[in-house]
Amino acid sequence: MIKNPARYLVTSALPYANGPIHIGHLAGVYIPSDIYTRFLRSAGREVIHICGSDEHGVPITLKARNEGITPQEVVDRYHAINKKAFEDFGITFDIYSRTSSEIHYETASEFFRQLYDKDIFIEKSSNQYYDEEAACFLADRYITGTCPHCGNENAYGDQCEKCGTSLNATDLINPRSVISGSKPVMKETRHWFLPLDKYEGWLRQWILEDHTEWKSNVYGQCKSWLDAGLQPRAVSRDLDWGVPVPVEGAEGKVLYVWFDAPIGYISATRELTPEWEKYWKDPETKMVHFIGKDNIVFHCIIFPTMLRAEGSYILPDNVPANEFLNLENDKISTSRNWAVWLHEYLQNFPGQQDVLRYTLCANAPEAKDNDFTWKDFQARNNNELVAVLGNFVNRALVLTDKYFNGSVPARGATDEYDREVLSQISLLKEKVETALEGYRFREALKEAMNLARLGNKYLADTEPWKVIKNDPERVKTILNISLQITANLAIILDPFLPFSMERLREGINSNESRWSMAGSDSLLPEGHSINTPSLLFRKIEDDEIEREVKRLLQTKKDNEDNSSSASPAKENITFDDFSRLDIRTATITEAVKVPKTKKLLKLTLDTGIDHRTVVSGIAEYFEPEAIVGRQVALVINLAPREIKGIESQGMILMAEDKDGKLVFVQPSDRVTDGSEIR
RNA sequence: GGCGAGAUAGCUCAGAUGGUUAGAGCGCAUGAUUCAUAAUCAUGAGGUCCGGGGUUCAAUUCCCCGUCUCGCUACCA
Repeated sequence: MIKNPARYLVTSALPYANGPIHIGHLAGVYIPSDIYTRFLRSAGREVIHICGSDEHGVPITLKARNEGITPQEVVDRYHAINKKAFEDFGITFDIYSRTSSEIHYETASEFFRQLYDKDIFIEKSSNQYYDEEAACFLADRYITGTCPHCGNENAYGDQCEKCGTSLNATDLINPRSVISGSKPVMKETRHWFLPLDKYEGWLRQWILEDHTEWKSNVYGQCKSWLDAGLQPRAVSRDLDWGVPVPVEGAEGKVLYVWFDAPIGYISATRELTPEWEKYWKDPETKMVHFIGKDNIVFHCIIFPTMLRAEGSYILPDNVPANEFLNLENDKISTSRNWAVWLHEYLQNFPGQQDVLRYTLCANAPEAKDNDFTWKDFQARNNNELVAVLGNFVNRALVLTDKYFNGSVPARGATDEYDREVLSQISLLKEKVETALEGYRFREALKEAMNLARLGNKYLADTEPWKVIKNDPERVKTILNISLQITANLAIILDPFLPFSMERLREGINSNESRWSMAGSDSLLPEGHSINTPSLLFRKIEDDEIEREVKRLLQTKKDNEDNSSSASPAKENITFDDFSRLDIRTATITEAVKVPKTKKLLKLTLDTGIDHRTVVSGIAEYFEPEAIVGRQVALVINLAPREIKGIESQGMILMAEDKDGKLVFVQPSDRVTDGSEIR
């Protein structure tokens, strides 16, 4: 861990430009990184905060294809939306760049070239599907065909969306190119690989020995990867959307998105400043990557290996990855529209960015997945922001307004309690600071709020509204101290609640937000005039929350309706095709779990003809004991297949709903085993 | 199945290197108060620290075995 770095380089995960940003992104990555950088800036440290859109990769090309537009149009759209969303929420990047920019192409090419020239990569050839009409290699996603498992004729080369099986393109029966519809042919293609395995020893030392201070989820995940052993990883693919591989004879190949994306941090820095190298190459720079847990392996293992292989770059000092945020007890999902989108939030709660910032920080998934509920959001706002913070500030200002015409009264003689309270200010400041430096943002926010609690308590204890009647001099001191607390809040809470604290500073007529000034007991001089107070936060009423909850319930309902819409019918077959299938009733006589699997049961069935063994992927839904004796429908003339070393002789018919839940298809009355089903 | 992370008051979470009555915020109850957005302040109730073993004079904290949740991974004819 670097002590007293000369400067900081803070990066926030590049959001993938195929969708808008939601509260999960904000809570996991951008709120913490923004608080961190705002704090560093306020503390006068040299810091830059880098982010941008990650715009390459297959999903974007598919989205473009589906919508009949170009990939560039897709990324232009989301780049604009997300850039604005970040600005609206006060996420202060020094630059929000994008990986489709010219400077990124240049940077990524150079980086690749450096490693290439140093002979870091392994070159390997393999056979892949090639579309002769379109004259290009086909990524797995660009091939459809019949799923060898479920017979779905529109399975993708990487996965069958019907049965959920992950596939290799070569598994597909009757493969077709998505681009031209033609039948692809196998053709040799060459790719470059980053030999991660060669860096294993170095990585073990660097992470497991030198960075034991990393968060347990991060450290554990890295250890898991390292213990499992690393494999060389392809850095190029056959695709036309991305950074071309800058090597002769590599036409039609681009850098794999995982290789190209983190370099986006570097190119964005280059775009920002000609002095980019001092941020990336001076060991006095402290680099910190803010990411979500899905990105740990890239930022802790792969990117550092790239940087190390190149040789002239520094490595991250820490990678404070957060866990995931759930929404109302359910996983956030873009495709299921189960999310609170940033632009929607601002429509419903205009001007209330800080409320969301506060809630998401106070409830950030730092150590484990966490749940966002609207009810909690309302409670945090009403019971904490309004009742504790807004209320204290308002009390201090209103009293000053009322008793001293809005002019900061002189602080006279202080008693022991006054001095105790004043000393608490700098104590709390230090606690906030320590927590922030350790990436403990929830704790930092809590301590910062304790300053407002201190203020409330101070007022309750000193009761200036009573004292004013017979000792106005004493009230001057009390309010002076209350106002010093207020002015300190405007600094200490600024990284967390920038919009509100800006307004608070307007209220107290101050523009002091330097962290070094926090802790001072004399931020506001005697006679300094403050403005007529306005409220910092407003209560959020039940009906506003109900509105949001209703919207989510509607989403849930819509999803159910959608899921009830059945998938389209397959192509017609002849009666002969059908009669080739031999489906019979059969009774399960034995059922045991296949060892070392999660889904597989080994079943023995009485088919009326014989007793046979079938392996079936239903263990997640059925206990072995519970299904013995059950009569089922069985395809008995399916070619046998070995699964986990067991020969499976047939297939039990199951109905599967959209969520993957399985139920048996069985005769409504018991019939003789071996009865034909047709 | 393997690996990683987590399981602590009604809710959301803290609990270095094991040590007297296990903490905080919110919620709840009671009292005080009225400057303040019915806000604040004080006090209190509430916990077999997931279960079971073990090490130890002593375990929420260490070890082993389970259970459940989340992620990665294998498997789903």
